[in-house]
Amino acid sequence: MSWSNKHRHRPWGRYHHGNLKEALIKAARDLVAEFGPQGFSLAEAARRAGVSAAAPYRHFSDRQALMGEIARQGFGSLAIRLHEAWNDGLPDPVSAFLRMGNAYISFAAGEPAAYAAMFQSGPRPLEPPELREAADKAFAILVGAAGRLGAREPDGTPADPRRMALLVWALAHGIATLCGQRAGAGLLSTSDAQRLLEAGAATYLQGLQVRIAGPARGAG
Amino acid sequence: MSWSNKHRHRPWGRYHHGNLKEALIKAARDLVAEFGPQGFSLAEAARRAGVSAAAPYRHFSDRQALMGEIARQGFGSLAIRLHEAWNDGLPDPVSAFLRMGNAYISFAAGEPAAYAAMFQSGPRPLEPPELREAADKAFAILVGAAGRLGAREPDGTPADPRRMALLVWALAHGIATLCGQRAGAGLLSTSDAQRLLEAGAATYLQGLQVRIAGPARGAG
DNA sequence: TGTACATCAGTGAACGCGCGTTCACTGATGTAC
DNA sequence: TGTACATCAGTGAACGCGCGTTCACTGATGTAC
Repeated sequence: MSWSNKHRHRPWGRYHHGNLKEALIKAARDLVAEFGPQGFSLAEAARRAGVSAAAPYRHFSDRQALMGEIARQGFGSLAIRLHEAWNDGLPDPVSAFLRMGNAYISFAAGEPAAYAAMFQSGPRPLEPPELREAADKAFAILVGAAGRLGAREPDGTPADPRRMALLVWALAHGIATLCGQRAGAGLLSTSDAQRLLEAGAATYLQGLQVRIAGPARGAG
Repeated sequence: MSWSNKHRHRPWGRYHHGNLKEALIKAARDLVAEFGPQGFSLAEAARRAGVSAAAPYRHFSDRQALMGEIARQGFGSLAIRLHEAWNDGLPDPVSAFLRMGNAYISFAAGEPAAYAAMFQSGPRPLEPPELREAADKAFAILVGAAGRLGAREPDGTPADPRRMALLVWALAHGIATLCGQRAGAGLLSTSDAQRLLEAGAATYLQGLQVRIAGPARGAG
């Protein structure tokens, strides 16, 4: 052991935590997942990280900043998941698009704290520009995908990808929140929610004259 | 004046408030509308009702109970609004159905506190049975309406009204929350949100082989 | 390799705050006689 | 109509609590020489 035993009760047994910022974020995420967005406190997060109540202020200007960071990371990892699910629209844009829906639901269910931080429009929603930017980036992935579906209005003109993306995002968000992003507390299981979203999105696309192949057909 | 001047500083100038329960509910609603669900406190609500901090306990067992009552009333008035908007499916079921969407959005925008209380799945979501009952009642109106649209799956079988209602509710909820139920804070105006929902719902119904008449056609 | 020192990430005690809730109480109301 | 009394809806003081945040501090780290 290269450090004094006197401090063994602290994580890693060191005076300097070494990774406190991430540890605090993780603790805060756990708290929100356990007790909901209002159940989170800086003090308790510090306690869980094995650190004094004042320590967090070395890494975050205040309580808001921590929540903001969780949300920012959340949008980032949501964007990654959507991007991966989209997978360049393979094997075909429609099934890839629907796959993004599944990814969205599983993100909401699997990262309830990040999800809550992202969307609990508290005092100031998406205030820091980086937050807005991260959200826009995730949204842009959806828009790009929507643009490749060949969707058309009843009059034959191409459908607006931004509108499609917004609508599908809203539907996914509605299902995720209505059906409970908190594990177990929801009315529907994660896979039920995924099926519901997939069926709804498929039906929506059918309304935009998009041909749906595979098992999703006829389930909306 | 039939009461002593000594108490004129209190509402109605009476020792007995006379309508404290409703006054507290109103104060709480105002607080939530102003500061969000977490910005509400029993103490402040009492203060606004011009009453001591202990007074609320004559009418509510605890803080939760007040929030629950707001939510219950919220579901009740949402049900009324949906029922009125549906108006027995006149002049035709489809336009009546879309009218319910408008009613939903305007409820969410106009009663942000009730809406937040209804859906902020806090510690215990819809725990008291009366809450659940009120919510189910509102939902049943949607289901009944959905059943009268003549919607069909691609294979020709009738679409499940419960699923349709759930999907449309989720879409409405998603738009309402994503676009910000808090007045002015949202990304979209109330009427923008209404248009978005109307277009989305219409397209969804088109995907279920429902014929859309009127201006809603071709806007999804 | 050893030492001096600047920098940094922690400590722990303290602050003021508002909250939810309880308690014994008291002022007003309305009913019985 | 007048009086006694039960009931009820308030009061206000007090409690313990945990929180966010600040402050002067100190232990560890790493760099310059």
